[in-house]
Amino acid sequence: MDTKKVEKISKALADPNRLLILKELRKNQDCLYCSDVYEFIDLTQPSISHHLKQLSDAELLIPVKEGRYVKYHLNTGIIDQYVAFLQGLKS
Amino acid sequence: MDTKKVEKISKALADPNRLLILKELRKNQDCLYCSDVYEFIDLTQPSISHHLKQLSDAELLIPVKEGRYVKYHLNTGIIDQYVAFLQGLKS
DNA sequence: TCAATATATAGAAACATTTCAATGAATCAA
DNA sequence: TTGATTCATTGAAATGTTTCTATATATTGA
Repeated sequence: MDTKKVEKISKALADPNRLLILKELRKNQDCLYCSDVYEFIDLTQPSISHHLKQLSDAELLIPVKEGRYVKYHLNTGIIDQYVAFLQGLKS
Repeated sequence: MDTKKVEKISKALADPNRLLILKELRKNQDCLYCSDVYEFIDLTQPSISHHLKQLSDAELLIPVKEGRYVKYHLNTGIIDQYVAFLQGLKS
């Protein structure tokens, strides 16, 4: 994984609300709907949409359109790649 | 590792110059002097000092004072803890 | 088709981060 | 002790991020 990508993923992980989204995702079999997020994060709809976009742009989440809903899946593969980079920092 | 700590480490990793410092560190047996950094990063001394402080505050680097020099060591332990958190996101 | 619902986008205010020039503090060497 | 060197701190400008309100788009159901 190149440095630009690592930077983007790190940036996506550098926010308490986005970390909360990722943690809640795990409780929901690694997927949830945008509308589920309102229940545990006290932000307006556009703010939550923004955070989900940051996570999706970093490829930590994969959005799947289902009619007028969007289901977000955790991209475990990119976490593995990110972890591999971090392990590689150790000589 | 608690979420606050994960956020801080992520923030420290979310900058191209700081990632470069960590990558160069590996080439130097996981330690380097502040003054070494000028050779591969084109920033002023206070900016480099600032970045090294961000990394140290996140505990990714451990600063060791040696006279008027400061030697920075990679804290591999905290990388392991951070990685463990990331792995834990996968259910 | 029309109204309701789910999500996205635009634009602006508030806040945080990055960078620099200037300066301070600590240490070493003469 | 004095001057040079290494690193840290301060304060300000430039830039980036987060959050909101308002509005747009897309989809469903009546």
